[in-house]
Amino acid sequence: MSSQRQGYHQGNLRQALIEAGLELTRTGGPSALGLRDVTRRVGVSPNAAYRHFADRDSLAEAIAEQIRKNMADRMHACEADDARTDPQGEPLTGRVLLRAVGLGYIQFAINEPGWFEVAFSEIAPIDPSAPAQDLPTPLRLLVSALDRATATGELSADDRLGAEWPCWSAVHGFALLTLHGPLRDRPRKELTAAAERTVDAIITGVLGAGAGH
Amino acid sequence: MSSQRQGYHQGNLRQALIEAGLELTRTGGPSALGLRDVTRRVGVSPNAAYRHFADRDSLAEAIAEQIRKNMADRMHACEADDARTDPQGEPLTGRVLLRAVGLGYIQFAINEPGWFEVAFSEIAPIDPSAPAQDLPTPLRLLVSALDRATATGELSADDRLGAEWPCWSAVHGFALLTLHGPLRDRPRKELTAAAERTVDAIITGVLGAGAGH
DNA sequence: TGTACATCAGTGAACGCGCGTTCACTGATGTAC
DNA sequence: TGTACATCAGTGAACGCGCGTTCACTGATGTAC
Repeated sequence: MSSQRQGYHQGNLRQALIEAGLELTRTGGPSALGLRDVTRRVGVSPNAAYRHFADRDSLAEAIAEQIRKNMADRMHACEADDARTDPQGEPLTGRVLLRAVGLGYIQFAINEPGWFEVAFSEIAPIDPSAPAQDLPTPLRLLVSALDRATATGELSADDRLGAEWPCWSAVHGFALLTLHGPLRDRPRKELTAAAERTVDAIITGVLGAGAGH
Repeated sequence: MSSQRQGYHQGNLRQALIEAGLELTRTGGPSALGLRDVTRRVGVSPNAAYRHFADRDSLAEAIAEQIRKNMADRMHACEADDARTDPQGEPLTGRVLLRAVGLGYIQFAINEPGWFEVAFSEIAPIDPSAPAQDLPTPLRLLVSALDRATATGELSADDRLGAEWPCWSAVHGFALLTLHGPLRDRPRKELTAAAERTVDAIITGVLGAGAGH
């Protein structure tokens, strides 16, 4: 824009490609992530992408990473809302935090199905006890909610280990059932109710475990 | 075989194509479901498939349906095993049944990732209160386990409604996290432990709901 | 301030590939008389 | 038991398509002297 050069990016093509990928996947999901699609959208020849990405997969992964960041930001904003409606500045309980994170995850999936699918259709193996900056950002929120539950005594130190998996499983599964599963096309209200029930159930099950079996 | 006719099926080509699809998807997942792949495997020309299926999607759906049936059979067999180890011929509790169904679902996903993905990567909207024969077969097992829990008083009639979703969400999510998610490539033992915890947590949460929030 | 030249970010045309699908066909099967 | 004929299940060749990637290139940018 500033320099009137048409169809010629310099330096910012990388970012422009990522942004085009965001726009395309928002409505088109993972299958809209073709290298030709993305470059076409930017108005540049297909092979121009090879200046900035090794191949199609690198481009796709960069876009997925950006989506995960955006998702975590939105989830974090929801959490902040909850904090604001909290009676006084008291620290939130683990349960409240977990609820916010879980519902935020599901809401994002429902509001942005295309993005959600790109973000999580393929995701590298993870060790949740790794340093926070190495974790995909949405997972970081879950980890810190669970940590809070341990701090307040809602969750014992023993049960803390591996508590990520039941929580993540429930919300991830729910999200997928609503996206291309049996809950597709259900009225929003029904979905919200089912989502709340699912989130509450898994939190109760994880926090109130104790003897378990 | 019986009639020595080479490369020429009559009447049973439909079934042969479905079986070829099962073999291909077992290791290759949904992307192995090409119409040309399947016909190639049977040793027949690509368009021979059009005698038996309207298009590629019909063929794919027929194969997915067959997989779901096989899956339910296997899950049912696991359940029967549990019944055999039951102290005496007493009827199983809802909790025990739910556990068997949940773990069976996850086990199938881990043992047969390709099939699992085909079976559930795309699945039509469902009303779980529809007549049983209209439900995908794995869901039928869940429905009857929940019904048992209501019969034994483990689950109130009020809470019975929509109880399918939290349960299915948890096991479905767990399955996907192990297939192409962060739990990929973890040792079998760790997976089993995490699966049991997830299943137990969601059952506790669903059965012990009551006041809920 | 001006010129020469290396570097870099893009273009344009083409590659091979495999897909789902369509066309006109052929050869085997089953039925009527 | 034999012949004529409709039906049906397959073949073989070709269609258009869009993909990711590679090639040789060109024109703009920045630096040295």
